[in-house]
Amino acid sequence: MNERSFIYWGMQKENAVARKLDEEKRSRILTAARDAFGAEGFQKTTIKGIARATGIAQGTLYTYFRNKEQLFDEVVDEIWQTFRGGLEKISIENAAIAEKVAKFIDFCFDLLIQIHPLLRGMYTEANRRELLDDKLSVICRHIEELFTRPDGSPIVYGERSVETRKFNINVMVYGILFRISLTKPEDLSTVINELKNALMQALSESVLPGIAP
Amino acid sequence: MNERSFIYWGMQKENAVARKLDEEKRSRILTAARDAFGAEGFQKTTIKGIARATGIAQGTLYTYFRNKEQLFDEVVDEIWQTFRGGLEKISIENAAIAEKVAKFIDFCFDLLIQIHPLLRGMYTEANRRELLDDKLSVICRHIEELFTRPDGSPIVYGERSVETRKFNINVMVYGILFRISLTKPEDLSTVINELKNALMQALSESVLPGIAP
Amino acid sequence: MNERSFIYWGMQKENAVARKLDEEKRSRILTAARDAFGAEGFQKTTIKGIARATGIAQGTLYTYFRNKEQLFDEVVDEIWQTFRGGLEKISIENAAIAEKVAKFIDFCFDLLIQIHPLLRGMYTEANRRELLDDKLSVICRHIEELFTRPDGSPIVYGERSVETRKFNINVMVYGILFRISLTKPEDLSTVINELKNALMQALSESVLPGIAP
Amino acid sequence: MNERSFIYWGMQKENAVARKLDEEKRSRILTAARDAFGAEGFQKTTIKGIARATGIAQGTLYTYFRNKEQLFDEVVDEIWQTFRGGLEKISIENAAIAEKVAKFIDFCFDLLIQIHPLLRGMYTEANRRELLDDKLSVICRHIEELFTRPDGSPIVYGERSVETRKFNINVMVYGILFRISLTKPEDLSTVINELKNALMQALSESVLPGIAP
DNA sequence: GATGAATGAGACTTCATTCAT
DNA sequence: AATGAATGAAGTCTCATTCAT
Repeated sequence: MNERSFIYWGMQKENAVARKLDEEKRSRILTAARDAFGAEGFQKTTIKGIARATGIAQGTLYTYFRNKEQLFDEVVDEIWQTFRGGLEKISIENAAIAEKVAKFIDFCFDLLIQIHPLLRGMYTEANRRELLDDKLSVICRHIEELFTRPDGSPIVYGERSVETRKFNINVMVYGILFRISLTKPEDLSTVINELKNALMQALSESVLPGIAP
Repeated sequence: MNERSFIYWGMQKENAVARKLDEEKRSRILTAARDAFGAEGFQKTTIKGIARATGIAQGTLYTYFRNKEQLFDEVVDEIWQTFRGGLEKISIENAAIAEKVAKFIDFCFDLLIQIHPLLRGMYTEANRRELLDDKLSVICRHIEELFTRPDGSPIVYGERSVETRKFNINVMVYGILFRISLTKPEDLSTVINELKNALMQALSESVLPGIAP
Repeated sequence: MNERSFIYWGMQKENAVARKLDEEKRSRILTAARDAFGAEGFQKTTIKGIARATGIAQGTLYTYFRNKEQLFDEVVDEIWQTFRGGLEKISIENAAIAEKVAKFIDFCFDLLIQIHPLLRGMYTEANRRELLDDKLSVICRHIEELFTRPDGSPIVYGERSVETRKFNINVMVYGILFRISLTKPEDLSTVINELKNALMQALSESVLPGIAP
Repeated sequence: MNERSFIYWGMQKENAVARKLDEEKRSRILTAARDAFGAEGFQKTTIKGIARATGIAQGTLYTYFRNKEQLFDEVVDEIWQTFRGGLEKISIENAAIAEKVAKFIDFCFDLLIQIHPLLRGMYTEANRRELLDDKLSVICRHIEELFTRPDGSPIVYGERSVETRKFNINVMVYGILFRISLTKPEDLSTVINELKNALMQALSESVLPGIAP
């Protein structure tokens, strides 16, 4: 008795025999959607195109997602969950600030490679733009926390004002993302590496001397 | 005399100013297009909408622009010319670096208020994205020049490496633009002011002490 | 023993009552279909909706009915059989004309409450419209018979011509049905009562003085 | 100078030169729509079908009508206006009741020949059903007025109660319409004639002896 | 040159029916 | 026999572009 038959057996109580909603298919749709939305934006992306890329019928898409909008939102949400999860894990670690920041940067840039096309997709529609802005604010706040002691004092030395510190973080996050989202696919890994190195270097030259490798 | 000839005759009276009328109409279209593309992005903007906003017939639009894409490109180009013009003027001025930077920032933020919606429009389409990236690179290079002496040495003190300096400028430009392009119209002037102040403060706290008012 | 054989084995226990279960399921589908077709008409009614209302899977529906059209026809037929049965019973009763007519009216209006929504469903489709017309003709003929002696002479006094009598019955039947089929669900019982009372009164004022309560 | 050129000339003030919305085309669409809605009901009727029947492109239909619903409503409205107009004219005539009723009947049956298919169309959708019911109520009230003196007393003798009189009119109107709406096109003129004669006869046998020819 | 009605391709979505399980 | 996911044809509507006037 293999795993599949076990699944069917486990379901028999409620559902005698039938084909089940295929989690793998759902996932395939999400991936295709992520690519498509990223490549063309929300408007230009067609359901037909996603369906073709996934290898399923157009109609089937609507078994898994209510409509194009929901599909988009799910794509965004999936990524966001991933991000939040990783962030959480790093945050609660008990390590030196330099190490945590380094890990955080690693994690973010790795994720960026996966999601980068979607940034564009989120950008296209007014209502989704707000969504994106919200998420980015959350990220910025997380980073601020990373650099702040429980008592509110900044962890890293540096005589800059709170406003300037916030501004720097903000501009950094938005700037890197924008830069990446504008990058052509073929240049992506180069640009991401350059940015990452430059960021590390910049940090080590100013607030976090210990971070450079 | 049939009705056609009557019409033609009626136009001959205005022939003298025809060229001028045309330019004015072209300009009106460009303005309406800039607003529309900015407000809704390239896809969602309709030719019909632009025509209505301009008070010109749909068909007439095609007398002045080959198609929707070209109209968009012209809109971008017009803004770019304005920007380049202003930049040039500031560059060749013979003034202290702090003053020039302050002027430059003023000029840019003023322009941003006008063009900000268009950033989104440029972002939407893959081919226009590259356009945007190109322009932004040019801007960054200009700023770098602003901070560099003819002999290549940096004007402002600061022990940071060249790479870090470039990176900082890059991130600053992209970050501010992205931040603004994500801002809702009703928050725009507030956000722009905040960003501008924060930028001045940050500069005065690091490389350009004299810039703060 | 694979999963299929398990299932088959599981069903053998119920084999004895299988036929009965089937009939009951069929009947449940018919009821749900009657409601649905009535509420929304043939086109707007969906197989999925009927299935959901019945608690039976969509696919199963096709075990009992060839397709949507046949399902509709069966619904109509079921009602028609009920109607014919009741009519028959009243016809062969040996009672005064006034009493029989009163009973007939009671029976019809009671039935109308159940089936009224379906009238619309029958109306929607060209091919079913003829069906409806046929049935209504039959009803009219039955009523004519109710008022006619075996020798062909009219039971109730009244000097009207045969044509006028037929016309009156026709118009009465079609008129009442149309009126009811146009009534909103929430007004239904009120309207049905009003119509019934008015009909009784009208009859008692003209051809059947004895019928009024 | 023919009529067309006059029209163009008359328009020149506002609209230089251009194709105008074609009233004749609009009318053709309405006619095709009336037939289609009547033949198949609202749901089954397709925009594509109407377009094809009219010989124009599908998209053009949307230049003249906002959507399918509005097209339907306009069809109904056009007929209703015709009806109201004719009714009004007969109402204000100063003639004997028998003559007016005869005229009214002539007018209605003539109109029915034109509109009969639409009755079905109105019937299909819940929201349009109410529309239909409303209009029919109005018609009934008009007929009641036709048979009533300004002081409220009934014009025609007949000892029936007010309720019965109202009921009779109601049933008559609804009944005749329903009967006709169920009639196949090929039988239409026969059935309409039969109904008209039967109605005249019935009236002459009861309340309006003078009406029969 | 100007106009805007006409066009038709194509987008999203629904749904009766099929069929693997 | 039962299930419900899968299918794809078809429906409504939008919109960039054309072209008769």
